[in-house]
Amino acid sequence: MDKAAYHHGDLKKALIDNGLLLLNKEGIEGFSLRKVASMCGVSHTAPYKHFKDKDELIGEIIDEIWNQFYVVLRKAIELYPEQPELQVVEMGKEYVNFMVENPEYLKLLFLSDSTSYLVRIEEDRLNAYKNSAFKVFKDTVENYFKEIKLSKELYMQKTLTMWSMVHGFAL
Amino acid sequence: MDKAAYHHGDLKKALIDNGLLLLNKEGIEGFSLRKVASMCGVSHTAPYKHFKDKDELIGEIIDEIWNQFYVVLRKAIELYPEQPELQVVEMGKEYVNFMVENPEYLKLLFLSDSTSYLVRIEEDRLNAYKNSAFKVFKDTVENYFKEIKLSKELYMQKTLTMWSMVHGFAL
DNA sequence: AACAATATGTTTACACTGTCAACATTTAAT
DNA sequence: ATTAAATGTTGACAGTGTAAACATATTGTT
Repeated sequence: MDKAAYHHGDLKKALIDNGLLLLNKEGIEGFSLRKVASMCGVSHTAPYKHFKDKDELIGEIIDEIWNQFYVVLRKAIELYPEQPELQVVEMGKEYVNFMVENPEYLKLLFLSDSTSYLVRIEEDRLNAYKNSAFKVFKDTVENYFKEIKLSKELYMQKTLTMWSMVHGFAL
Repeated sequence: MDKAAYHHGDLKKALIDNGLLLLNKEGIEGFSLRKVASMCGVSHTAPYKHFKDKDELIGEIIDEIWNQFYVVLRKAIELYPEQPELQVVEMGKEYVNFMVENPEYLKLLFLSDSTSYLVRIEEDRLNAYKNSAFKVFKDTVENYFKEIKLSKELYMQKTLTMWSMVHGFAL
């Protein structure tokens, strides 16, 4: 197979990378397929050989953002191994930080459900990302609760509460 | 003055009303000045006599939504006069309800800061709306805390926490 | 009542957008 | 080497926001 290196090199990847740049620079309001194509030095319809439509490209760009978000959360945890309390604090900080530094991302990530105009990312894939990010959060918080000996049946409830709280603050 | 009843009747109001309808029916992705103008039975540039651009119209539509949101919160409070605890619960329910029933609204209200592409509502006016909605929330929660004899210096902190939490849940 | 100023609405035009169809060319498969 | 598939280009179309020039209705002033 080896999808890379045809005419362009790897246009699909180039479109995602430049799309991310454009999204960062102009926000979604300034985002256009034609601009991204131009940034890649190809004609304005070239993207259609790699993406069904504009939404599909944006969907894959959002995948990329989810990955970066996940990495940030993991990094916070690995910074304080075996110290659940510090992990929780650090993760909250990084979470808010990530959202404050990338306000465009916030909009994309948390408004990208199936009814959103922003994207029609497949539900399964989206949920996988949400879950993996949420899981990092949940595991860490649960771990902390365990350390401070919180009753088990309150784990999930408190975890969800904290997630909502931190997210609310970030917003 | 009496801005009403020129050629059309009151085009400005008609644009806002029909704009709200269109927003509800097609979401912001389907929203266009030309459609709204057509719904009002006027030419596609007529709106420019009442609004500087598309964003300004959307801004005023958002004003309308903020009003409705405010009304919902007040209603919850007036349902249980002198019963702070029930007020808090009811308000939380109505808050989440409002957002769940009007997912389009959620996007519009809480992403409409000055950097958003959705709207460039004047900061002051926007803050006034946010504050009045938040104030209803805050007063009620504080009132509840007072009843349960929570120390005063924790009012603001806990109130903000609850706001974030409820909002996080709604999202 | 007559006229000027202003508010409101229309027509036309332009650049930009997403997307489709037809065509061209490069790479892979046989 | 020939065919099939993958990739890219050109050209077209309808829909968009918005500006300019024009037309008409309403209001204000004398």
